[in-house]
Amino acid sequence: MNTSSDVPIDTAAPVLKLLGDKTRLTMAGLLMERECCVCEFTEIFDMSQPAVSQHLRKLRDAGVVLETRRGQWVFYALNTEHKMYPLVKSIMNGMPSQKEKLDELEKNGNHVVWCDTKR
Amino acid sequence: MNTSSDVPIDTAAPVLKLLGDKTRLTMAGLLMERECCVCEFTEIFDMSQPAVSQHLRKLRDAGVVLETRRGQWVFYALNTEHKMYPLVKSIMNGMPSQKEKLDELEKNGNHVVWCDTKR
DNA sequence: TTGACATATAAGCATATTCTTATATAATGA
DNA sequence: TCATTATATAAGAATATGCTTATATGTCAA
Repeated sequence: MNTSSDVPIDTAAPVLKLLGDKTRLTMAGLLMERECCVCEFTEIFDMSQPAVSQHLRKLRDAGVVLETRRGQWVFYALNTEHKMYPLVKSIMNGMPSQKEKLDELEKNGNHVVWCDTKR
Repeated sequence: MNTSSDVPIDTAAPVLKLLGDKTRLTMAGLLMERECCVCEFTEIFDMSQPAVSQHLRKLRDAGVVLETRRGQWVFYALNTEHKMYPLVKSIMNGMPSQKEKLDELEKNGNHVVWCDTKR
């Protein structure tokens, strides 16, 4: 049976492929907790900064995440308006929480909080 | 929060990658309806028989599907006992039904039914 | 304006993926 | 046993992927 919330195979497959990479799947898990700064990703993942950037770009190009610049930092968040968000969410709901990784960062004082002092 | 049904990122990512291919995602959709004979897949997909066989092998190697030989035919079914089955099911539940493709085959008399006349 | 920091892009390389064609294996039935 | 049908495996080619290093761009603050 089809329902109005169904999404074509052709649309879903590329999203699944994106999440089929361990790094990007973990990124999605982190973004389920809260939006994250690129610098947090580069802390967490054992790879070069460009590699992190390229993974984020793929997620962004697919519309799965949204990018926001705040000062010299760029934050990424899950795009909850995206047509594939329900799929992403249902997948991530079965995954272990990545909160500990973020707690670890914050414990080490690496949590970027941006305050617009010019406002 | 983690729950006992959570599955590690390392385990889930390869399954998502498998389903991230349009052909294999459609195969999974077909198998959500019923078990299928290899010959049905070769009818449905516009690719060579070896290509179909190779996709099925990947799904089988990952444990996502089970293979059963019946006479000269080989049938594949979703492995409902596999630890990743809940994930697979939750993904497929959001996908459009592939039942029409199977109905089409059966209408054309291409549905293989195996009866063990030697029994 | 300049230096430092954060991030993105470019280019190149190694490996993975997904086809194809050719061939091997397995089961059936004359 | 032999031909036929169903499926799997092997080998090779084209393309995709994911990393690296080098460099460019954007922002801030002195």
